[in-house]
Amino acid sequence: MSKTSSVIDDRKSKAERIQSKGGQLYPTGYRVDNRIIELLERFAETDAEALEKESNTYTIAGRILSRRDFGKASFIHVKDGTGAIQAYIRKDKISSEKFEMFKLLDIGDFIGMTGPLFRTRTQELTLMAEDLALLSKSMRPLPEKWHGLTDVETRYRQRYLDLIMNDEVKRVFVLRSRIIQGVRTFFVEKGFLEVETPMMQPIPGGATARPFKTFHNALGMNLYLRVAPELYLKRLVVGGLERVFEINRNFRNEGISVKHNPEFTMLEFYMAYATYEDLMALTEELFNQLVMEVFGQTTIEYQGQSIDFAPPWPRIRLLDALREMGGVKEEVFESREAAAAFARSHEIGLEESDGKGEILTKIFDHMVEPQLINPTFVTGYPTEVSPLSRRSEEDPDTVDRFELFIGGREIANAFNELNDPVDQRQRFEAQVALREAGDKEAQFMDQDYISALEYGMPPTAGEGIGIDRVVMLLTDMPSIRDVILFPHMRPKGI
RNA sequence: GGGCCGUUAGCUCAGCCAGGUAGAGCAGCGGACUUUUAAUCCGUUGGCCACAGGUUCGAUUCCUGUACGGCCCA
Repeated sequence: MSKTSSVIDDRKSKAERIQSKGGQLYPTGYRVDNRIIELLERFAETDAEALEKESNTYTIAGRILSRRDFGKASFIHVKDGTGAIQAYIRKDKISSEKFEMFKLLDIGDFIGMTGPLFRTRTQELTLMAEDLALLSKSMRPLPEKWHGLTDVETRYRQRYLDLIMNDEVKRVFVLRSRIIQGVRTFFVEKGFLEVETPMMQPIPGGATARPFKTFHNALGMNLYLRVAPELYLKRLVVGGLERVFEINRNFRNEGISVKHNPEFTMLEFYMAYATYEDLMALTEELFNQLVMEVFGQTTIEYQGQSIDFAPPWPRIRLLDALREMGGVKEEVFESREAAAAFARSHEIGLEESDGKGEILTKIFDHMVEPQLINPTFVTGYPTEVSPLSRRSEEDPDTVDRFELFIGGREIANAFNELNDPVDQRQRFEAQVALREAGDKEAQFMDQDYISALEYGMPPTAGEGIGIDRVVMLLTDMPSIRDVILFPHMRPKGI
């Protein structure tokens, strides 16, 4: 922003002129009797003649969005939190003092107005101002009315401008709020208790991810921003809270992309005595309820692709998906080396510490995940990549787990919780070994958590759902930054 | 981390490919106009062309680097 913008200077001088006439730029409160949407709806069907017979006056407040001046009259559009309405200011309908003040107002100013409603020649419902007050002066020009604000960088950095100028943006965030409310209601009605667990953790656990680190001065200790609430929620299950859920932020110290923001909102829930198969049914029910509520039908459109949420959703085992959808030949499964060679031939990045299961999962992410448009449960994950999941009864090298994919993206992850403290300790030890081998995402040993398990945790299934990605799907937004009000950006002087 | 693209007036964009130190629309300012709605008409202000170097007589334009952003890949 330049140091001397003449537009800002113009506004300053107008503000001074208003003050010199005794006007206040930032008065306190205002009694708003009518919200704009209410007037638009109430009088939608009322014709010009009927409005004329009506003697009521209405009081609205909002921001001036546009103005069309004549010598002794002016049309403006005023927008409040609910909608926009036209107002007509005529010199002969208002005190000359107020009319002079009005001439000093700018697009962007907040005003309050009182007067009767009428219809213009083009039948637009319009408020005839009989009284008018400046409620707050705007000192900076808003973006242009016709093209609006399109520069994505400015939209994210100055989200308030985006919200003023782009009604679609507001729709997205209203919908986001409704979706989260819908999720909350769904779980409360199923007897789940909403809880809040630490965001700052001495040992960051519950997910394979790099944490942010911070320091507590008074305690003189390192703390980590959580990468998942999982281990705390399961402690609550140990404590007898058999159905719990939390909707809150997780923090992962990783790259930023259309699918990743360093802080993102996660739903996690745990259900004692349930299995991951029960959670599949619950997940189908949850999504159908959300989609029906938002769209009134089970089919939605996402970025030009049609997605059908009608249950039941297909289930496929990871290796079968690799065979059938990824075109992976049988010999690739036979050894770590074969899997690694296949991965490298497809330019899939591997770490030294990656085992066969990890490599196969990466091949899946690369070759199969983008194909899973309709909701699909993938099961049969390797134990190696699932350090908190219970082993499968049939095959101890895999776990009772599913991931849910929709629109070519991972949306949810669920499994039967590992409640055997001996097995859990061994899994943590394997993670620690990976960490020592250089895997910065590997998990830490959490002795306190093992102690909790040693007291006994009922058989339990748990699931995490990435709320931002769900909102992306249901609002048809291509980037996670479009569903987070203030996405993370590198600082830049404004 | 790598590749490609972008950054010009408050906003939306031209100009750059053959180098001669900037244009439009909207917004603003002044004037006309009491039913307009991208109001209209007349006049007009506004730019360290992201930043720093290089090449050149001369750089918004060509080259290099940096910053920020977007898309793709890791």
